[in-house]
Amino acid sequence: MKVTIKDIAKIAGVSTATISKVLNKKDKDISEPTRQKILNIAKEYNYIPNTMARSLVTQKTKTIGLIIPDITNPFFPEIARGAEDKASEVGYNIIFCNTDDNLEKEEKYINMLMEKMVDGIIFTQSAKRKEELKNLKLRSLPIISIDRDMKYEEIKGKVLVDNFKGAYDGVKHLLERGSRKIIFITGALNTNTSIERLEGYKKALESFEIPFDENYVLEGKYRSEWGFEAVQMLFEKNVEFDAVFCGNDLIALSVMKALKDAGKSIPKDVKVLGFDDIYMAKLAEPELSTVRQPNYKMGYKAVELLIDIIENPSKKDREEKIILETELIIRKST
Amino acid sequence: MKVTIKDIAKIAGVSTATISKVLNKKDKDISEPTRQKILNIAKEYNYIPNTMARSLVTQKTKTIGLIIPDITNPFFPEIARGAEDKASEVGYNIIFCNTDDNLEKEEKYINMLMEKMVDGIIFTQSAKRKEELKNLKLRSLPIISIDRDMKYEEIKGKVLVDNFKGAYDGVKHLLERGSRKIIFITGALNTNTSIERLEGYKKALESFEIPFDENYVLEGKYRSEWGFEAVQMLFEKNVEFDAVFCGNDLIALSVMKALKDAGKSIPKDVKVLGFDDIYMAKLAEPELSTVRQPNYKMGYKAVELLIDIIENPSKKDREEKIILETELIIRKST
DNA sequence: ACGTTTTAGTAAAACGTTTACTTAATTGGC
DNA sequence: GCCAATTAAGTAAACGTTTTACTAAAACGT
Repeated sequence: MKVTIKDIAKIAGVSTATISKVLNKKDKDISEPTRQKILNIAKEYNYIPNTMARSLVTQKTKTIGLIIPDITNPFFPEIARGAEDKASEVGYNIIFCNTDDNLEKEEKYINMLMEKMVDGIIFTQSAKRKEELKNLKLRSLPIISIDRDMKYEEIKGKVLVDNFKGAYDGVKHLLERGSRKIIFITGALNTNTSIERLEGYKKALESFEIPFDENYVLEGKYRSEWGFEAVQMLFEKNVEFDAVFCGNDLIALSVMKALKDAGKSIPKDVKVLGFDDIYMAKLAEPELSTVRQPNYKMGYKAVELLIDIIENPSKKDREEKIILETELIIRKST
Repeated sequence: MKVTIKDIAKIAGVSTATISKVLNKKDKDISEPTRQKILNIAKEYNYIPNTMARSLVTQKTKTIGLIIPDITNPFFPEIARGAEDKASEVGYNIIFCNTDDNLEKEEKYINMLMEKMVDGIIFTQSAKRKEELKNLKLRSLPIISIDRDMKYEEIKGKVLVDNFKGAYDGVKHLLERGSRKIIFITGALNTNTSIERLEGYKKALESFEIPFDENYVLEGKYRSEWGFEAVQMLFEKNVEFDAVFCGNDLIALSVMKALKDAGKSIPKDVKVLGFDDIYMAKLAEPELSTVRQPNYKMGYKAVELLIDIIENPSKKDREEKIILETELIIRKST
């Protein structure tokens, strides 16, 4: 038995316009008695506004889309949580979508979200995408890119992490602890993110006047299997090394396991440094030192920026590119 | 430049009704030429239907709410992913909400979701809730409870895990490997979930004619700190034991760490068995044996059931309580 | 008492669809 | 040729709000 604004109007003996004004606090020209009466009736009859109807006229849904590759990847839950927290703080909801880095799914979801008339989208785009998104000009929707840099014109804002500095700080820390032969086991070098980390690694070596050796860089995938394989390769090729800087914690965790299986002591024989600071990092044995990415904050800030754009579209002096700092977390593995 | 059904109608020289019929494939009484014409125009002008308008009349949003305590808890991403996969398979979207097991947030979100007119809700309710949800009768919404059992009348379906059998199988496995003094380190015993696991533990002992000793059951929280503390307590009290069955993997991981720190060899001196099979389990040292919960499947099945209820509300012979089996994963810690 | 402001509210259009009901045109049977 | 049946499409109400332009009544100043 749903009760509408019309029912309330009939009961209160006023027009629907009056109800609407009171309920939306646009009550400058409503007398206090009627205001109270309406409020009471609304409460008594458990009135729940119908957002569909409202959105149809206001053209705002107070809903935003969150498109990520995979919530199951431990990198993303914190982002999602930060995003949801900020959204619900200001009365927005989040529709979440997993693309598996698949371009077709990305476009399918963007279309779905457009049909649902979301007010904006937070988007971690696949590294595979080489061209602009199609269909995006149809309804102009603010899109914030997160984590991965994108250069397309549809993007209204970006929230990124200073990967260069993060990697630089991390590798510098290894150097300061005495390591000199530092392997870099990275995921695919097809994103700005990864490339910046590589640059940070190089820069740190440079600052210690250690020549860069490209045999020390192993490129694979951002998955734990790659950590095992990479260590395997190092042993097979008899590469000497005293530290490993990993592209992410998933790799680092399996690298540690592989090293321990091979009888190496961490950090005595080899130091291991990760990137991300996923929750398992502190449960590892030894606890993993890592470069923490401010994921929660990234999600939070992205939604903050997006909603600012949605609600103040004409504002001019906005920071459209937010770069967050990483934090070096020193535990027991370095 | 958004184009509506009216625009298409004008261009095609037919009524909006015709457009609607064609676009929704209710085209039994539409001639093939007009059908084609409309389809072409719609494509050419990049027509995107407005779901708000549609939902307003159909009273369906093709959106469902997912209410969980915290996506950051490693237990939930798989559920969320399973839910989202099934939903998008059949053209639904998911709005996700984190309650932190907070009763007020739960009700706030339920109201939000009602305003958004979601078609149904998947809900992992706080263990703290002792009374029915308020406000729920206003709009009658199908709700599926997941993971935790609930007995309230609003609940239209349940997807649960057979915790009793899971625990029973796990403990039986420990017994078969020769353990006789098996500690049970559990989280709070305030949910059916936990209680059933305790029952499974007891039953397994019974089947081996081992008397139940309540000093062997340590109740705390489902967090890793509790694992350390519990092991600490065991040592302080000089309790003899040869195996530990843990309420979840988070506890198991820290238990292993504490035992190793104390010089115990796993599984030789003490066997350790977890529950859940989180990602980290197979990266632990030694790899953790555990009772896997089918989380992805749980999310998937819950949405499947919910959508069935939404789309066939009068169907009678429906399985309203789905109980999924756990799977014993034997690795190196037992 | 009269015109002017202010106050408190209303009427109705608009948002973009879907759908039950009609209607007009065509076909076919005899 | 006429009526019934079929085919193809149109009409208009409905969904539940918000919002703009408008008005009636009250208050005010002189």
